[in-house]
Amino acid sequence: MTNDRTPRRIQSVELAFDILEVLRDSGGATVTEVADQIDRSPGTTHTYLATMADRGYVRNRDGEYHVGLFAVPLGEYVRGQSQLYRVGKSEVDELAQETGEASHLVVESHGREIPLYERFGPDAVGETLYEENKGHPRWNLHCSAAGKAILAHTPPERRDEILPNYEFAERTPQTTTDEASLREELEAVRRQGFAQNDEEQITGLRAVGAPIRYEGQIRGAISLSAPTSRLQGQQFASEIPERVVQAANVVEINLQSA
Amino acid sequence: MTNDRTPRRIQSVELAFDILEVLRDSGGATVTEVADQIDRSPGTTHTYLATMADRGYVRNRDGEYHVGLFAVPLGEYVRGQSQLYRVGKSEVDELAQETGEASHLVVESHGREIPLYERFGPDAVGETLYEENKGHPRWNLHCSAAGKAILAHTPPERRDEILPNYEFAERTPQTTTDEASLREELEAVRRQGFAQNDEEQITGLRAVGAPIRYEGQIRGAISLSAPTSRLQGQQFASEIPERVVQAANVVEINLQSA
DNA sequence: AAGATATATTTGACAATGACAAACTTTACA
DNA sequence: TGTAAAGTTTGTCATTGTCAAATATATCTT
Repeated sequence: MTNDRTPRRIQSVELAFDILEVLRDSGGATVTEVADQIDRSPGTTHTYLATMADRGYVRNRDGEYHVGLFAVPLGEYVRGQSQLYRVGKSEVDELAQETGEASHLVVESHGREIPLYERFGPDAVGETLYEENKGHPRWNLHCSAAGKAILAHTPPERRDEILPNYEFAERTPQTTTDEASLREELEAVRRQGFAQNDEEQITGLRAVGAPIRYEGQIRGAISLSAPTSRLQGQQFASEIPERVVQAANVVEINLQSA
Repeated sequence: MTNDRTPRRIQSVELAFDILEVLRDSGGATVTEVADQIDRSPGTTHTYLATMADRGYVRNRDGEYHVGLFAVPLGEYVRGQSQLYRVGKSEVDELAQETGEASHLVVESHGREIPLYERFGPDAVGETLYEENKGHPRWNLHCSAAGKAILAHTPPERRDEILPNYEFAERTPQTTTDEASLREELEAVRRQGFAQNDEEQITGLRAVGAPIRYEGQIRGAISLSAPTSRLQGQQFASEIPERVVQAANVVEINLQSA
């Protein structure tokens, strides 16, 4: 045995998820393309793909393999199990309706940002922008308003585990690209009670996020994003933040009565 | 080697998905409970659970293992990839808004019913009823309006593959529980152009479903469900069916221009 | 609070099984 | 129609998933 990690893991299962993530991140790939990515022979790769295709978690659409439809109800099930989703959904809907913009409910898992629910109001832009990145849980928390709101209220020990592993990819010229300045920003987020995202993820898009806390723990964040042209001055500095914080507070109260 | 099936499959990966489905169907389980279900030792089971937990596809919440949050964006990604979802979503929304009831967009995979999108109108009931079954792709197609609409327009050879494997579980006293009568019903569905579900899945709930076809192939179905008390007489016999068929036709047209 | 019991987790050791290479098949292209 | 490329299957061997048992942790009992 070469790679005897401890605690032990099932390597084939890790490989299976590697493959699913390759299929997701590439938007579909051929056997050889996947084989290249995961560094296995085409024969082996084929056996994995066939196994998951049998189960409906992978699908072969004229020669290209994709993540299969069985992933949809599985994800939907997990979302439905989430208390935060159940009590937070209506606030996101309301925020989107009221402002006409896009609102998100976000949680953190394994140091990544998981969008639990999103609603696009009548004037919302960027639906397609989100679409293309959707399902990409490799998203870091440092370049979104909701992510920063979560990170700011994450216990220091855990934050120290998460941040050093970050890539700090420069998604736009405004993205914070070093740990030190992010930590300063997070300090400001804690003082203010909300986080801002000023075109740090997508140029032309600003956002405001507020933390959702319950029993002393950070549980997620709610955010509102809009084009920079519609989110300026006092709007961006205080009016919308106040509204988003209020929405987050309602969710916190809902959590208590649930 | 004992079980040398051909074509070959990765048994550990099959087991991993067995475990995920046990976690889903049980709504969370302990190591020993899972071990019992999958017929492995607790030690082995634990290694699988730990492997998937590392990856975020399984989660340990105070001693009970659950499907993990990474399933959410994965499912969301697959849904977003679906052409049918992208062009069908707005019709489902409209139908739900207009009638006040619940509307669904459904596809078939591996002989199971996959709910791609659902929208509950202001008067809709049964949200929780659906909730508890959500994410359960073991659903058969024989006891829902959308499922019957799909099955009716599935090529005969494929239908002959699917139906013999059915359990025909009697979910309510009205469920069709034998293949012969289902085949007759499907014949009627083809004549009428739409399918009905008269309390066959949930007592007190009726539904109407219409097939979505494109390039001679069945692609899915759209359905509307409402309490029996609000779906009676001409409403159930023709008015709502006409409306649902019209919605399905719009989706068919959208598919062409997409 | 301590002992007892059940459950979860880790580890040594071996047989099962996943991996490769190569054969074979199918598909794409010239 | 021939050739190349990609997909799929299979024989074989070394890797690794599996069990049993040991250890650790949690839960229950008196």
